[in-house]
Amino acid sequence: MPELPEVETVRTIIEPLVVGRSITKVILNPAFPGVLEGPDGIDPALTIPGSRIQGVQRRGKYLFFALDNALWLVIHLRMTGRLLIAEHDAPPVRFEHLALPLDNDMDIRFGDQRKFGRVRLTLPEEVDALSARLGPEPLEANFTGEWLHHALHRRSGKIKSVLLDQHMVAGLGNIYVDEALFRARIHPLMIARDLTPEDASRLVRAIRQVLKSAIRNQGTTFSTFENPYGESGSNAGFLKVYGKGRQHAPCPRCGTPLEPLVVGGRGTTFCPTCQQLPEPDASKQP
DNA sequence: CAATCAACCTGGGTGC
DNA sequence: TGCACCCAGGTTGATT
Repeated sequence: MPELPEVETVRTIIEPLVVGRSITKVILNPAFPGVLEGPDGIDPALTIPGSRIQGVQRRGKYLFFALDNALWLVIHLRMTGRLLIAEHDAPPVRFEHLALPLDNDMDIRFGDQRKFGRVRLTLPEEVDALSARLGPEPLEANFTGEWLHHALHRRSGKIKSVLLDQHMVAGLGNIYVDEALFRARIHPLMIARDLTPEDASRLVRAIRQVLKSAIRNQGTTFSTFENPYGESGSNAGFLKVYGKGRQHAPCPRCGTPLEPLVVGGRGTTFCPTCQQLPEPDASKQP
């Protein structure tokens, strides 16, 4: 479940190891066909070799490798994808789909136990279109309480579902939405447009704090996340509510047993004391 | 346009 | 101990 902090952890580690290096080969594992995609008429396996990596950027949960042939390698880890660095002669990583040997002694390896992850050679205009479809970066300055309050104005869905929508905000997934709503004391079922400006402002601060601290801890390893060296992140031990609803663990703030809930088909945990739905406003009834 | 939901996958957990 | 079943969730696409 790599979300923004996990993808940023991968980016931070991998960028200095690959920038300036050329990709010499594309090695596909025939057991996992279809992981590598490209634009119509361009075979990525033929086009990638010889290209030099100029930089590695992150947008939401996507990684963008800028190549010197003006194309981009766009990688999404989805649920269980892993991007690892290994020496040329190191054995394949678990569920290895793709190896990209560099012009030193290292390879970039992509593995994914569940075949959801994707590596796509992408035209610049496709990258622009993809980025334009995503909401703002929650750690950048334009993501403010005022902006969020306005953006939620036309949304009649549940706040948790709206925050998971990458068109609204880029990079949040199930873990950090639950954590941020808990921190901001907002019920996951609250209707998005009913959030007050103060709610939106608290929520923005909570999202930022939750993401920043997860990045500091190199991400959350709940089941499969590993950084490019194959190491787990340490943020799982700092989660306040995610995954704790089913066993009714005590709320770390007030001690009330946490409650599990399904919202938009996603497992959800909240504190029934700290995160309450607002009273229905009688003045708005006909 | 927005909301909802099935589909894609498979390791790991649960219950019998 | 074995086995059938169910669950986890990021994104896409169909449907309402």
